[in-house]
Amino acid sequence: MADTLREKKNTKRDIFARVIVDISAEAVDKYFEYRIPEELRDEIKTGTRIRIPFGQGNAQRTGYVVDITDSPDFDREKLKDVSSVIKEAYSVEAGLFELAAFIAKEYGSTYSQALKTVLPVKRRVRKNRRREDPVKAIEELSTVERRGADMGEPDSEKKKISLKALSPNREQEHIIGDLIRRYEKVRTEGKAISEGKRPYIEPSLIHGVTGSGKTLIYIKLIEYMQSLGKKTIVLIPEISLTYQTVSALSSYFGDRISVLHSKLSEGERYEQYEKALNGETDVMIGPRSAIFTAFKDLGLIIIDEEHDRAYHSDMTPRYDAREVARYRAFKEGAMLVMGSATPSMLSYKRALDGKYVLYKLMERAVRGAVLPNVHVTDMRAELEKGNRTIFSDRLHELISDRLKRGEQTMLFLNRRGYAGFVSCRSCGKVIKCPHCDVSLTAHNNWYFDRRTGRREGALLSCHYCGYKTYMPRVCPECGSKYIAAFGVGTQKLESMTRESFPDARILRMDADTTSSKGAHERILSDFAKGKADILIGTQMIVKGHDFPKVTLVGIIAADMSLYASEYDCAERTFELLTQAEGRAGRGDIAGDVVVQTYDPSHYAIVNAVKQDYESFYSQEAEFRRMLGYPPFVNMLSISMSCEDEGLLSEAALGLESALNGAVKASKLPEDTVIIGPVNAGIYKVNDIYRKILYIKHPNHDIIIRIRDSVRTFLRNRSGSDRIRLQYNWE
DNA sequence: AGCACGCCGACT
DNA sequence: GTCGGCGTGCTC
Repeated sequence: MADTLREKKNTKRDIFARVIVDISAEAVDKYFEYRIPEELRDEIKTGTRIRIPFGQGNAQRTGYVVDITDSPDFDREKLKDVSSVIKEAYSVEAGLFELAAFIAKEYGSTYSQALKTVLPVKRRVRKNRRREDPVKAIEELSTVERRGADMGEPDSEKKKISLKALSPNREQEHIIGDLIRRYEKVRTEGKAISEGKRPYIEPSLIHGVTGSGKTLIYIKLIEYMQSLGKKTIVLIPEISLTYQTVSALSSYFGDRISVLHSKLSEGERYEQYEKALNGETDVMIGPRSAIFTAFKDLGLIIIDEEHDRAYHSDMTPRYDAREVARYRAFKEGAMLVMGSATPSMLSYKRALDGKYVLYKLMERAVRGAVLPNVHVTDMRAELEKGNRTIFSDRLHELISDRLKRGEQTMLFLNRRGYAGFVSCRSCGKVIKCPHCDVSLTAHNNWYFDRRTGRREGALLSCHYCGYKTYMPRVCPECGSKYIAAFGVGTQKLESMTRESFPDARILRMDADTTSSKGAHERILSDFAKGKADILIGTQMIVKGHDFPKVTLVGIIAADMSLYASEYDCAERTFELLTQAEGRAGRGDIAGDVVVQTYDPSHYAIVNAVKQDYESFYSQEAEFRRMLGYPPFVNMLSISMSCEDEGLLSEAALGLESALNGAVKASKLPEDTVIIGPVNAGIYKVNDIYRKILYIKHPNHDIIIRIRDSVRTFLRNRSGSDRIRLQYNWE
């Protein structure tokens, strides 16, 4: 009797953990309950990582404790015991679990996948490894710029002092003041309101031209947060490409700032997270994953270069760090400040709709900075007057001028390789990759042909799967020998530039010349040191580097990206051109920019040349509204991929008719629009085919509901398990 | 993701 | 008769 009583008492006092098992399968994407044994009670909290017996064989699995309860939903008798606690892992803030839940729901992943993206990978730093100061590492990364400093830039010590001494101008002062006022207001209101009701401060968007001094605003806001004992997360697109921002902030905040960058090992990365958790730093700066920093008292999130596509994750769950930031700022009552010279269509629309507070920063704050002169050259007209080279007369003339004056030039072309494609003049055949749905690119790599004993010129390569083959001597289709490479890539541009300017020293930077470790930094540093007169490159040269001696930027084919099939290609082109233009004229010498185009009247080009963001926005907005594209509709793409083309096609059509059938039968709202399936822009990559289906609906949550039912529609179809699904908000 | 159960075909 | 194929369903 006494025994039963004690047993009863014990059962009553038992506590239980709700656990997400670390398996990424939908079937187990829910919590499982386990009894927490007496001896583990003190160690297990929400966020603890534990080992649990799972399944028939009681295989030991890792799990995440998402909740602790004394009244389990499941039959108490059937509950197993937690085996052990994973000691090295720290317990995560509950806030991060909320973020994981948000990500799972918003981006259609399993809870376990979302947890994996949110939680830092735990790994001890190897003890014998020399512990590197992260700020120092960044400074090493930025030696490129530092070496550029030989040419008149202040050195780091002077820079520090000059930053300290820097005081905001009127525009900056106004924005800082207004942001702080709004934050204070919300805070005092929040204190007055009863608990549970969270104060809300609208996100802010600073539209500031390049060089208008957004960084100083960031610094002042971070300082303000420090004075309240609150923490800041600064998101930047890609650490190696924005070390201006990083080094400015690191030299200002010293050891109160943590930097996450690509050179850190997982252990070092973890160390930064730990420092944040323990309150040893006030600021965390890093790429999109830095949004998951476990600060306990977050006051501010800054997103620099807000328009940058790197904020979109390319792995499942395909989260958008800006949206995660918005959610986190909302949940934690933090201030969210985004800045860009070319805000994304989405953010600018939200600003115009009053969801974000818009600030404009139009003066150039950097002393001596002069706007570049932008020249547009119509390449059709050049051809008509008999100029068959790749350089317009104006660009040619300006390059010669810079060479004479010993100033530097950057030439930008958005296509690597030697030539765009290889085709037969006789039958028109274009040589394609056997594994991908793209034409092969000619590369001017010399190789020795054993069979003929000759040195040959070109290798053809696929930029998607890496497939390589020799340039055929005759057309594989018709046997004609009139087979040749067409179009211009950076390699060909380089050789053409050498021909036109035989005395110029030329560097080329693209995926081909930067594949080896450190090559990226080496090229930039050589250019900064003045070892070359002309830098030729793809996208990677336009982002964020300041070379004071560059006074000419040539955009060889401005409209190339306009021919892309994505609905947002005009936006991409506008961004790219605006950024490329920003590379000239940041020193005290007035720069020139030459934009070469076949379509000089296209609004993306016209407005990029005028540096007129508003005008571009309104024209692009009109186009998107008319055709029903984001941000004017909610659109989710469902990408389906499979090696078996027939199976994929069948499944895609099946899903489409199931969804449309459901709309007709009123199981889905009648204003749901299903588009497709269409072949993906590149239909086949690495022998895997990809088709896309689009769902449009005015209501975001309805799209999520539809997305969650996709698997139901796809089930009972033989082979449907071989179809990979991926969801993406457009 | 694993693992067991289970219901039809080929074989020592 | 039995071994084994992998479709279906469950795991606290």
